[in-house]
Amino acid sequence: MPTIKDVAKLAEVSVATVSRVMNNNGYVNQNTRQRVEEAIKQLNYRPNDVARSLFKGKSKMIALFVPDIMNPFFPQLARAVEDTANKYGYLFVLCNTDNDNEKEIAYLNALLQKTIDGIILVSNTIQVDQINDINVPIIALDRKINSNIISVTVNNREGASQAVRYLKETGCKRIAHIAGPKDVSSAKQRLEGYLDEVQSEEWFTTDYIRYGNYTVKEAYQATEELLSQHPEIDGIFAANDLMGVSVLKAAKNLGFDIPNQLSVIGYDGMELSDITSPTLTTMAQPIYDIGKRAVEILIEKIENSDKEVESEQYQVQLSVKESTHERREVDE
Amino acid sequence: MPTIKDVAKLAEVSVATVSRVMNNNGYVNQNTRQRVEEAIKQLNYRPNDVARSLFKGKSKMIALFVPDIMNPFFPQLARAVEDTANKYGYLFVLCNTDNDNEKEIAYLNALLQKTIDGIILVSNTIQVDQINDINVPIIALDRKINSNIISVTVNNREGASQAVRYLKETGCKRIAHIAGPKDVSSAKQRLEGYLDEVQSEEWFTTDYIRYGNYTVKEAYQATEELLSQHPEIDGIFAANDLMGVSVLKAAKNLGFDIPNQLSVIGYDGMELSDITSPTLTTMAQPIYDIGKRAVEILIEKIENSDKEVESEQYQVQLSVKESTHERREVDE
DNA sequence: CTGTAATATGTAACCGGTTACACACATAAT
DNA sequence: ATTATGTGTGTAACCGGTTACATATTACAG
Repeated sequence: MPTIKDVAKLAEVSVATVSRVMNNNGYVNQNTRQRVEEAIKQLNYRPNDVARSLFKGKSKMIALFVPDIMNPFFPQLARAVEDTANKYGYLFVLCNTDNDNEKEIAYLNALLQKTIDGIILVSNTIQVDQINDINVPIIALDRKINSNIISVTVNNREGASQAVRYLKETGCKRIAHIAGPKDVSSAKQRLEGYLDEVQSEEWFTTDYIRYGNYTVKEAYQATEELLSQHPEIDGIFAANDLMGVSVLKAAKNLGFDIPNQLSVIGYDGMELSDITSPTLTTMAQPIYDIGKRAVEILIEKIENSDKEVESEQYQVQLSVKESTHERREVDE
Repeated sequence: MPTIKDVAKLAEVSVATVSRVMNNNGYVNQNTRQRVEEAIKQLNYRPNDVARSLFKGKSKMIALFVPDIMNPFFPQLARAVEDTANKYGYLFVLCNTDNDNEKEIAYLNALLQKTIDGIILVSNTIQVDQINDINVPIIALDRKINSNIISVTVNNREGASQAVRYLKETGCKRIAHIAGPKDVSSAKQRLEGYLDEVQSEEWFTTDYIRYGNYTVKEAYQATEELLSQHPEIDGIFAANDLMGVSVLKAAKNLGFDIPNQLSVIGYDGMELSDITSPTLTTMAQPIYDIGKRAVEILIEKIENSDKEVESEQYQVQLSVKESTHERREVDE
């Protein structure tokens, strides 16, 4: 690998001049510039980013913490972050934390040693005091951490309410909820949104709430139990698509006819919801958009640290597919 | 952030001694070592990896190139690579290439400027001469690039043959294939494996081969056309699970009874194959294992560049689920 | 008691860039 | 003619580590 010295020698100038040419910085004579550019081309020279980083104290790298990229919600988010980071000249580092605080801290330290420029966190396990004293910009994505940490999220509560309202509109009279983990804010908010719509209904009972913990397996079991004990249920709102798919499957295996006898709606708007049969009606989150936006805000903070940026919240959108429909025939 | 100088000052030694303590390198008096360690602790000092990298010419980072992390095959692979990289003290960089050679080259250059220590490529678009002169260890994963580049793959051809043999064993008499892209080696090999088993059958016609290009949508269409034109087909081997799921869906929509009338087998062994109904029988690849192994080999090459390492090939394993079964009643 | 090896530590060069500063020269303003 | 300003370039310090080399002291063998 040629260094800046090699270029300087070939172009018969000092390294400072080469640096000026590369960075379009300070005065350089037109002839000199040409000589340097030719030398750069001739040697196929590329500046060493490590040396640059050392001097600047910036690495042009940002990291994304996610619980587990194998959860199909995160690839899209990761993709958005990577694309956007690249667009601004940043390298993207993916960190799977498994919701394990120790792993988070280990990553945090490793990244700080590499002078990472900024971090995007999808976390419900990080402690506020663990990131408060860090002088690297941090943004919470998908899940809020606390009010001091800027976040980009979607309005889960409202989205959940919308989902339940839609089920009502299509004629559902007994709507249950397969909830996510109790310690994940998005899951809590979706549960709240559900409750907002059903709590005052005379048919409502807390027994209509079952925990699937955002997993395929647990949601399947939860649904089996729910529907065996409550065959009167005619609508289920699953807190994410992964569980929605399980609901579909469990219900079908119990002989329920979807959507004629039972409507199912998920949450997230993942591709997954298109490959089942029937396809799964869902509340689509602007996943790519929030990932992209988080990076934009983060980079704004990185490159313009005095500028005050603010948290943003996005809306979900109803995406009607085959697992729900207008059910005129059930009119009581 | 404290530097090595701050530690040296506090411990009343030179920076060289601090460095020796940190790296367990050279002679250090027991008392001195203690003083230094206390100073490190007191200042919560962490060495700057950038400075280290600059001197050593190594970054302790490895990259993984994949076409698109949103394709559900890759998260597991990425996870394996990340876990294993971490285990050996390397940071993991994920690069989505979209099978776009320009993106690959752009990433390659960016990474070389960051003195990346090694690269794992899942690619069918990279040109051999584009990586031949690079003096950074490179390993091909999942797809071979050429015989000079060490690779970790699975035996796709044999796995495909096994899949077709299994369909035969369960009684299928007319077996079709939904193939992957013509320019992807794994897809080509799976097609070959299919042909190995059916080419000499008197019922075989090339019209039983349709291209789904590893995508949900195209596989759906291909299956619809195939089954409409050839209702006699009683077994379909899809070149990956993503397409297998589409086959399932298209066949069901056409009124085929699976598995009684039509058996379907996929390839990959993704979680996806468990959430459909019926669940999808598949040839499970040791995805995590090959990802892990690729990193191990790569790191061996990085840390011990003279050692000769060799390509490795793994076997797939039949994972029987609900989309196939012994069909005694169809005995002719 | 002397020579050699092991222990202990500091100084400074080095990795490959960036940039403050000095200096030279040309041009424009007074 | 003198001074201020703009242009062009090189020298060297700096970023924060690592390590070759020099030097000093101690331990031990002959």
